Amino acid sequence: MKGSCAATLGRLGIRPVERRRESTWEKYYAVIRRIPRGRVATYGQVARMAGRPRHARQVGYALYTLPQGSKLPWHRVVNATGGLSVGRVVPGGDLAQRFRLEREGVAFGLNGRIALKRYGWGQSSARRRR
DNA sequence: GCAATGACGCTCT
DNA sequence: CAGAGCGCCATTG
Repeated sequence: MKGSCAATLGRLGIRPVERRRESTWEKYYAVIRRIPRGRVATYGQVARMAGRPRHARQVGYALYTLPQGSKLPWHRVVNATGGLSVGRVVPGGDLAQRFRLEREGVAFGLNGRIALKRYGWGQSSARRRR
């Protein structure tokens, strides 16, 4: 893929202003886009896969500036505790995320957290029950 | 350029 | 296992 980056970002609804830092967050978006359906990844995991360990916060920043019309599966990104931190900036956003994940087959624990050991991206995939 | 903020992670209590 | 504190680093004001 060559200049498809700009086209892809345009498809995602990224504005010119965000294009400037695309080189920085592009990797995060690419990784998130690679997250398989019915699986979740932590911010640190995404940052690590993007080749930027310890940048978990910046991943959250990237999603923070993410437009609503983006087709990015942001709902598959959770924190290390398997909880949802979206509600910090989007009231009820965590609820929507939870609903989306449950619809994909991701189950939540009684404490409202996801069993990353089972649904974590790169974990024992063969262990997941139908 | 400096100071404050933040959709986080790890460690200690 | 749950809660609080400190650290990391890029974006924003």
